[in-house]
Amino acid sequence: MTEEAYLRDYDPKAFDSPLLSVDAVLFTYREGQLKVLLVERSNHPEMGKWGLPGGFVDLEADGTLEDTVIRKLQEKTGVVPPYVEQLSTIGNRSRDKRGWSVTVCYTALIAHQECETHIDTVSDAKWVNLKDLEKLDLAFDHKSIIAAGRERLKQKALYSIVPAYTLPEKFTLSDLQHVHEVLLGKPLQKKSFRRRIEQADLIVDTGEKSAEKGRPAILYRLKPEASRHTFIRNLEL
Amino acid sequence: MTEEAYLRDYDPKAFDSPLLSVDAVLFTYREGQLKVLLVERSNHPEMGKWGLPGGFVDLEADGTLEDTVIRKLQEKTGVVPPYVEQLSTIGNRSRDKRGWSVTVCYTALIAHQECETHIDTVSDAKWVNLKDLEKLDLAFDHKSIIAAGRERLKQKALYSIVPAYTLPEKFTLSDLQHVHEVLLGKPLQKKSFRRRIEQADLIVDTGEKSAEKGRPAILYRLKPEASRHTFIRNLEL
DNA sequence: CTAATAGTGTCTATTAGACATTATGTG
DNA sequence: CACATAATGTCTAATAGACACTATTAG
Repeated sequence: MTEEAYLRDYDPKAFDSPLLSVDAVLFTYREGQLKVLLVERSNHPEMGKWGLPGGFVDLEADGTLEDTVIRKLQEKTGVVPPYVEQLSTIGNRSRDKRGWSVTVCYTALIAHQECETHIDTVSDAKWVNLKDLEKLDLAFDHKSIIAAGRERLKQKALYSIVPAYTLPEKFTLSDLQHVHEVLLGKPLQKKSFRRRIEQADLIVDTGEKSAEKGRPAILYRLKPEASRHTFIRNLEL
Repeated sequence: MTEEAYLRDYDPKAFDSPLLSVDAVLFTYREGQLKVLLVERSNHPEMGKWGLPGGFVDLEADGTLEDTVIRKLQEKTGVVPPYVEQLSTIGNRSRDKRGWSVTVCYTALIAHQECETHIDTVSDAKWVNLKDLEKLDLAFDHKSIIAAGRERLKQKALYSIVPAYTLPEKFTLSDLQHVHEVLLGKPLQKKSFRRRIEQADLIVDTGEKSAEKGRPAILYRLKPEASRHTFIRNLEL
């Protein structure tokens, strides 16, 4: 048989295959707390429970898996997050009552203010502090996916500046240090933290200053290539 | 409708979904060269081309995605590799002529000698030097998946001892350093390399020695937890 | 002035890189 | 002995951590 004949007669439903979905762990930072976006499930299974934003690939609308996750996040937040990264893919027989199921999971980061207004208008999406997650009963294995996303972000805090994407476009070094400290669960030396970022040349002075209590702080902006930089030496745990 | 009723009537083929497969980039090291396992495709599409070992989830036989990839690797090599790690999941409309397709990719490492005999008996699987890959025309996007796996392994060489799994169970520090040097494409300082491994306490002296030309070298074995260790400081690029 | 927070100066202990030296095998 | 490779000793420049200090705003 030629390949042409094979493709002409190919039936994608001839073989049983796992259910395939996409899920996103969207983090943000506000007032000293890391938060994750949860949505209320409006359909079976696990209807009424809260879980991660996500869904199925739309074979017409989506060109890639990343298109799918971005489309889903935009539906819930109104905006496209500035940082999206694949986390891991989980597939097994037991995670979904419908049967063998695979989910391609992503971690995404966004500034709280970016999607504040949109989320405030809907009742089926909300930010939940990571600290408050333990009490909740989430759909499927979403709690462990969030834990994996949080662990990945913690690792990123050790060797990159990626956690900065949880902050507004213009941010202070103090805020950035606080995000890292929350992720790592320990205080960092101000001088060391600033030295490594300055040496890596990852941010630019916007010329503006924050207007808080005490001495105003310089507002910086990430350089476009900042997310790809990895420090030679990690912060210590 | 209750969840029970929903699940009873659930039809997994009601909606169009992408084709889902699993692929593995299996690396080994022999005589100064990194090699990757390729298999010849015996079915359409891309029949006759060489590509990565992989295939479809068997909903009956496989409990998890990792079961699938290990089953496929065992079919081709006769053994289960000591190191298997998820690489990334690639899904888009164009990578497979059959339509929207998703592949969950893994990186795996094994000692060349472990599967030498089995591979020598089959004609549809072979080791290919990474250096010789450029000339070949592989199936689907497998060449770029191999490049991603190689890049991941290079990163691991910078901050972990994971490349040791390309070596036999008992190996010398010189051999390990050579693997790292090939991955990084630059020579390393012997003293520095040994110091960091000794300090991290990742290997044990087997008491045996290698029998090559020159002074015999101590044969070491990896500690079980060695794959999880990350050095605080990376090797420099 | 004080309080509060931002930002800098500087000492020191640690350590990776460099490379010289010693050790242990074979013929 | 020479030769080859393994393994170690040791100097030095670089630097992260620690923390004291100075700077800049508000009131």
